[in-house]
Amino acid sequence: MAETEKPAASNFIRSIVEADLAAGKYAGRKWSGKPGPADQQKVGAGDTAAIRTRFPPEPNGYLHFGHAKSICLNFGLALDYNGACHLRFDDTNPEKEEQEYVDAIVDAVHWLGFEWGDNRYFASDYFQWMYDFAEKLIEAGHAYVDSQSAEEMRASRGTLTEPGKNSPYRVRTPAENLALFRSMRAGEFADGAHVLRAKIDMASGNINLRDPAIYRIRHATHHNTGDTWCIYPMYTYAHPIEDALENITHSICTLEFADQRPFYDWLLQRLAELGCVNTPLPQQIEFARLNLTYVVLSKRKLIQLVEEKHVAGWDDPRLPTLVGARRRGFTPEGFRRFAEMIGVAKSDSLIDMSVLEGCMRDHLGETAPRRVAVLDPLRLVIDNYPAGQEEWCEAPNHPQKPEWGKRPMPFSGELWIEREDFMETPAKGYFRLFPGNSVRLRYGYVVKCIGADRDASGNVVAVHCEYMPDSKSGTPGADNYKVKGNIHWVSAKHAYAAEVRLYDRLFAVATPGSGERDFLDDINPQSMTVITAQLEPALKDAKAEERFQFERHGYFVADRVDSKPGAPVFNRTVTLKDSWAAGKA
RNA sequence: UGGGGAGUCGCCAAGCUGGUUAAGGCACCGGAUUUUGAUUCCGGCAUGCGAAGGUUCGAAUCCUUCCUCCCCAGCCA
Repeated sequence: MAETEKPAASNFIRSIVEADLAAGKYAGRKWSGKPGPADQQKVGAGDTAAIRTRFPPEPNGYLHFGHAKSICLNFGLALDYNGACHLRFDDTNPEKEEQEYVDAIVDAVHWLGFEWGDNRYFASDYFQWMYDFAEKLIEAGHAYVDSQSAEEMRASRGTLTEPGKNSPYRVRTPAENLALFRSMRAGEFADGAHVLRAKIDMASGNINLRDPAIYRIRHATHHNTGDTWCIYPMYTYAHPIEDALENITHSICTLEFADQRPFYDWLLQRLAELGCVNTPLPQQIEFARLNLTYVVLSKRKLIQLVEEKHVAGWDDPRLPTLVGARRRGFTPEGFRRFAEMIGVAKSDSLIDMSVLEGCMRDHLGETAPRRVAVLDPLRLVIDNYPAGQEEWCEAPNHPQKPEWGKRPMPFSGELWIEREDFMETPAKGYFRLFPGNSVRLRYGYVVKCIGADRDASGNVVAVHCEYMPDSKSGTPGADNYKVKGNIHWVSAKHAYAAEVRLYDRLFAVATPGSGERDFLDDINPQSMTVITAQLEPALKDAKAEERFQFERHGYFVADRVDSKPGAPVFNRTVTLKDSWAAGKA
């Protein structure tokens, strides 16, 4: 459908990809069908993927909204340019990574709607190649074993404005280095005794080029490789190699890695010279990470919120994790819309949470069936309705989609209406129920308010109305009644009383923890309100994770954890836009 | 004070090999439709591109100087 296809938003990464494609930069490169070094790739067939990108999470935490941007970017590029996107677990640090997280990451990326086919990889599967390459680097004089302590290394690294000093061990011969490195690998040393360093330039203005450490000794059990290794490669060294082994063309990461790029290129060029990796080499491209108001997106802070029990767990609907969003009722389509809307660039930006919420509203508005729910019930009595009488009203499932049909709703002389739909003394511009005013009970009758009952302390406990028997929606002449107000209701006798969680933003301020404040002090004490609402009976059969619009309120989802068959509980995903409330504020 | 990145409408963001009335989206403000104060629909919304100079017939785009913000000194990623 070329005519309905919107041109993809332009951004600098797409420009690079398009230029590379036009120049044939990656044309003709070989691919054996799986990751591997140069000798394996060069006997493979031509790579059928025009480009290869990758999403490379470290399995040490749950994915959050920031990852969603990266996932949409990387998988989206592969989809749009006839390429492939790999899901790769960057598990080079055995002390932090766990299987629990890899499972959760797989689920989250799938949930967002992306597929990687056979391209699911682990950095740890490449440990042997990385080791072999390290020996090659040592033999070529590009790396050496340093036996300084961590403190000594830090002291000799220099500062931002002063150059570093060469390590006394920098002059070791390739043969000495190789022997030491093999002893490291053989487990002959304690953690921290030695480290393998790239030999570049201790005086570089870029601190990442001052002989970065590329291998450290860690006697630790790895979630994937167990105890087969006691030395592990650093991200700096491992990541470029992972990209090269996987034939990645565009290695997209966030801005803070830009300083790392010279090393990325240096390493891969050395390795290409030594015949280790396939060419052409991948290129690293950086973009600005997502910043969102009213949430925190740092792993450290998210862990703290969970561990200190400020939220109920990683899937708490208030958390900006993908599992949390799913429970909250956010949709994958909404996230993809959001990613498209905010674009990709290199300037730091701060996106307002309302933009994400708006994307969810848009998608839910199109796809969620309508239902009726009274969240703050007030009894309404129709004085002139025949005692004991019941009847059915018909309500459309979607106002713009008649093909979705209608559902019956029971009507009777005693209803629940929303407390805020009645005012004894109406505010200016208020056109709902107040003494003497008429409104339409949505999909039912027009009623006129004739008074209200109060309890001993003066609270309104019931509203009294008279109904117009010839005003029923859908019957001839119903439209003769012109009323401005239109309120929702549920028959008291037939209603399903359910637990509903009204979620609001987790933080009360736009940028939690800014300045000198502790971000925990900015937590919104009203981020969750649990109520018992009166729902139309049809809602009793809602399945876990079914989403609805509760008319005039917002979008709600049957909680996927706490709902029981025949007894769903609902989470509020996001409210409807409310220009009346907004005007009053 | 070293190295890297960025500053275009309230929020994002095109444009940046000089020549257009400075795209588009979101938000916002009007107005129309509406049995959701929702949706939808129409219309409005930067004499201005961090600042100041300069080059040019012509500059957001080129040059100079300056200002502001972000990242880097883990044997984390």
